Amino acid sequence: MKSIKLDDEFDSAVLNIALDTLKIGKQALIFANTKKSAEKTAEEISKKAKSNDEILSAMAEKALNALSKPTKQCERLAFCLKKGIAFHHAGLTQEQKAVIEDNFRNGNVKIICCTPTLAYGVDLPAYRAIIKDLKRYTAHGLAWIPVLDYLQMSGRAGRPNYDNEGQAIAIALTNGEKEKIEERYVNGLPEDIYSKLAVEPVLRTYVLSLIAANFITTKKQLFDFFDRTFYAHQFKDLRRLHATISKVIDMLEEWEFIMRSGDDFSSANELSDEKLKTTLMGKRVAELYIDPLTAYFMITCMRNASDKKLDAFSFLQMVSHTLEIRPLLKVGIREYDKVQESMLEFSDFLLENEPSMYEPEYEDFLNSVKTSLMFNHWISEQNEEFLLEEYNVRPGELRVKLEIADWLLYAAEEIGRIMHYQYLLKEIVKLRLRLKYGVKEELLSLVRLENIGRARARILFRNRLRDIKDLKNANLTTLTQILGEKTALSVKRQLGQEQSVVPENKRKGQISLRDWEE
DNA sequence: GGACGGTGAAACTTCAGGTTGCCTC
DNA sequence: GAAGTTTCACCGTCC
Repeated sequence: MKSIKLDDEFDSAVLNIALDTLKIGKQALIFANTKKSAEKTAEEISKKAKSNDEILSAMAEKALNALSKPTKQCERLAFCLKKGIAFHHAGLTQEQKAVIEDNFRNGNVKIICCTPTLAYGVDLPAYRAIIKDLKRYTAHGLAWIPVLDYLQMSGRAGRPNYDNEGQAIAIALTNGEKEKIEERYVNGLPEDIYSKLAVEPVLRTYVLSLIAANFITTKKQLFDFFDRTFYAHQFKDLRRLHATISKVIDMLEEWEFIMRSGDDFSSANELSDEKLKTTLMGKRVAELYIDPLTAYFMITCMRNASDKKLDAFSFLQMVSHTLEIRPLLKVGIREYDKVQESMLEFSDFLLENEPSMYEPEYEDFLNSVKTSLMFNHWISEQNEEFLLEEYNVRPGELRVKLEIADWLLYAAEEIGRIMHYQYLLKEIVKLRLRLKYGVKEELLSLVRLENIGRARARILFRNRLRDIKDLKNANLTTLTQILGEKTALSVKRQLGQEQSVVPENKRKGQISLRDWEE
C-alpha cells in the first residue's frame, strides 16, 4: 500500500480523491452500493468539477434525449456529463450506457460513479478504482461484500496499455474499519465458488432438456450424468442429489411434460431402466427454455381462463408471477392499501387462484400485482417519467422487464397453441405488441409503420387519422403538418403511395398541432 | 388569536445486477 | 446500517 497526498478540501474522502484524479488528469471508477448513491456521488463531483466544453455538451445532449421525453434521471445524467462525470447503473437505457462507456474509453468522461455493474462484463479499466462502500444490504441486514466482488472492482484499476500502475482505493470510515478492510480484503483470500446446479429451478430445466434432446432416456443415465458434474464433485452427497432428481422427475411427470414407458411393474425398483420420454408439450417447454414450473403455472392459468373475464391485465399478472421476471416490484408499506384496492378492482380478471391474505405467498402475490400494474400503465401510454415517479422503475429496468415479459408471453402463445386455445392466442399476440410499443389497443395499426412510435401514433390518432385507411386517404400536406416532411414521406412510401414530386414546403402560417386538434 | 411558513429533529423507508431463452406479429 | 425522505412539532411572523 502506498500513500497519496491529497488536498483535503472537502470532508468527503471520495470527493477529494475524485477531484485529485481530475487534477492529475487521470480517470477513475467509483463503486457505490446503490443506484441512488452512485447518482448522488456523481452529482456532487460534478458540482465541484470545472471542465465544460462542446464535446461534453454534445454528449450530454445525446444522453438527455435518449427517450422521447427526458426523465429526471436523464436530466441529472446530462448535468453530470457536461462536466465529464457520469453515473452508470442498470436503470439507464442502452444508448445512455453506450454513450458513457464509449466516452470513458476515449477519455472525454473522466469519472464514472457506478453500481457493481461495471465490475463485471463491461471492460472499462481506469487509473483509479475507488470502492466507496464495502458493505451492502442483504437479507440479513448490511453485510461485507464477498472478497470476489472486491477483487472484481479493484481489478479495474490500471489500464494495460496506458498506465504503468493503477490504484485501487477502498474507503474506510474509521480506523477500526481500515484494519478490518486490510485484513479481510487486501490480505484475504477469495471465497470458494459453489455450484448452483442443485437449485431446483435449474435442475428442473436441465433434466427436462436432457430428456427432450434424447440425450438421456433412463433415470439411471440421468443419475450417472449428474454424478459427473461439478456439483457432485463438490458436495459428494450423491444420495441427496439423487433424491432431488427423483423429485424433479416426479414433478415433471405430474405436470405431463414427461412420461415413463413400460413402468407398470418396475415401481419397486428405484433404479429401474424405465424409459423417460417427453410429451409434445414437454418437448416444446424444453425448447422454449423456460422453467417447467412456469410452464405448468401458465398452463393452469390458461385452463382457468375459460370461465374468467379476460383483459390485458390477466396475462400481465400471469407473467408477473413467474420466477423468470424476478425481482418483482416491492409493495411498500405506504402503498399496501392502494395495491390491494387495485387488485380487488382487477380480481375478476385474475387467471390464478389468489392466495388468502394470511398465507405467506400473499406478499409475493401482491408484488406481482404491483408489477403488472406497472406494465398496465405502460400499455396505457404512461411515459417513463411517470413510471419512475409512481413505481421507482427506471427506463433501463423497464426495458429489461418488457423483454422478459415478451419472451414469457411468446412461450404462453406457444403453449396455448398446443392446447388449442385459439381464442387466447389472439389476445396474447395483441398484448405483446402493446407491450413492445407501450400503446393502447387503438394505436396498434398505426404503430406498425416504421418511424411511427407511441408518440407519433397518438398524435395521428388525435388528428383523426386512426388507421391505415385514414392515412391512405390523407394528403401529404396534412401528414407533413403533423409528422414533419421526412416522416410523412416515409409513411406514404410504406403505404405504397410513393410521392414522386416533393411538395412545396412553404405554406405560410403553418398550423401548429394544437390548432389542428380543435 | 389564528393562519401560515420555515426549520430542524425524529421517525420511517429503502437498499446491485443479469444470461439465455423465442419470433418478427 | 446508513442515506434519503417524510412527518411533525415548534417557533416566529403577519394579518
